[in-house]
Amino acid sequence: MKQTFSKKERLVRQRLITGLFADGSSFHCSPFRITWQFSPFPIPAPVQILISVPKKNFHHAVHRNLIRRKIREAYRLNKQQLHDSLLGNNRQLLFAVYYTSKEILPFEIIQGKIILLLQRLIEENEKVTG
RNA sequence: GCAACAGAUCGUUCUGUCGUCACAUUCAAUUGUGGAGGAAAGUCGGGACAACAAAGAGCACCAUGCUUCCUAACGGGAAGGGUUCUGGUUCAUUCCAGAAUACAGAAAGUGCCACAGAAAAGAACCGCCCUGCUGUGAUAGCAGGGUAAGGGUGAAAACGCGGUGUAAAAGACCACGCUCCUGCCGGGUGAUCGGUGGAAGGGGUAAACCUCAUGGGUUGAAAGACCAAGUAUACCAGCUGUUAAGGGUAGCUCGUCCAAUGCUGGAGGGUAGGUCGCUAAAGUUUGAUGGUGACAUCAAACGGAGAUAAAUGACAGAAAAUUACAGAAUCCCGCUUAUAGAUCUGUUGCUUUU
RNA sequence: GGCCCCGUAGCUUAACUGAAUAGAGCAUCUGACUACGGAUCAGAAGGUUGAGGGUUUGAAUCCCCCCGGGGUCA
Repeated sequence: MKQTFSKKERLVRQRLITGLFADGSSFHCSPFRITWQFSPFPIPAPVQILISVPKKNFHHAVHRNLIRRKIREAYRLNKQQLHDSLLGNNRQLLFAVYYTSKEILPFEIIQGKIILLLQRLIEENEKVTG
């Protein structure tokens, strides 16, 4: 079981990002808003993820860094099932995680919510397949 | 000893698992080493560095404003002087200590000074005094003049206090004192201090306009250099054409540069990408020397963040312990602001002992 | 990374060339009118002028420094 989070798994290309926010579908999962899309172009990893914490809610860079690191850590530890599901259908996914809460939540809660939303993405994948 | 306040210094460490950025290593997997701060923050000053087919001169504009020094430079810092305030002390702003200080010029000029008050800056409303006229037993009334001694005001009232003087008064004059301009002597590099003489009498406000002195070219790493891909038409050179308007040069004037359009040739903008700029620095620590000090010089040692949607995290354990303010983006020097806890220093209060 | 602007009653704003009770409209409350409500009329309350310091006799206004909000530059 791989728990790495290298640069290949991060959403970096500006063309893909603008395409994602223009055409992707989205849902809300308590402190997060998710925008996702099956990749129209081949990418080097099964999933590419973009994490965003708005400056409007957190003025200090330290707090933004802290939240982003917690989200990234939670995703890194729990991503394997989503990867397996996508590899099974030979499909690639782009998604953006947008933190909407105005408070800094502890790691356990963030991890629970991340697991929930990954389950939902797996369901979406299975639905399209089925 | 405890508590509160203020200032200064330090401002978590180690182990394991998983992961991350850079570099080295390897064909690769891997492995190894290193990886945020005292403020990285605010962007308030000052530089380094870079560009600008010249960035020049005058005015305007902006900033600064006791002196000497430090520094690459500064609106920063050090030492000193003046002024003000506080505390103690003394016959006495006398002396000492601490704190604050945008601290050049108000005798170059202009403006403003609400309410109150006669009057807020070329003061006669009341009062006081003199003269003339009218009138009375007397007080008085009117007209002309002198006068800042007195008048409930106000933040501030025309140098203070005492005397001389006068019809009544007045720095009108005198002694003492204050302030200001200035000559001389002495101390100090100087601000300025002490002494002595001359001339003068002044309301406040320059963080109102202003005057004087000094400084300032403009724009900022989104600066800028290079590489590959690549095409509208900016740009350059030559020729043709126009002849004085116009445009650039931060605002105005001078000065200076450019020159419609067309043709020929060269060649490039936007966009997305890569390399450099990019970290060795006016560097840090220790010691010696010089200096009251900021700091400077010399010697030795150290000198391992460098990303580009952007790296330090998560979990568990241990150290008494759950932990402050807070995250590099070209780099420095300051200033300002935020800071749990620990240590030190000072002030105040309480308690105990002598 | 750089630059610029703005904070006044619950809301929208005056007063920004210093002058003492910071003015107005909407909203709120009380009373009148009405059988009741609305509209209308009369009255009242509501401001540490974002915070702190300074200049001045006097600061919303001038100066310094923080806090908050907004805009702009590829």
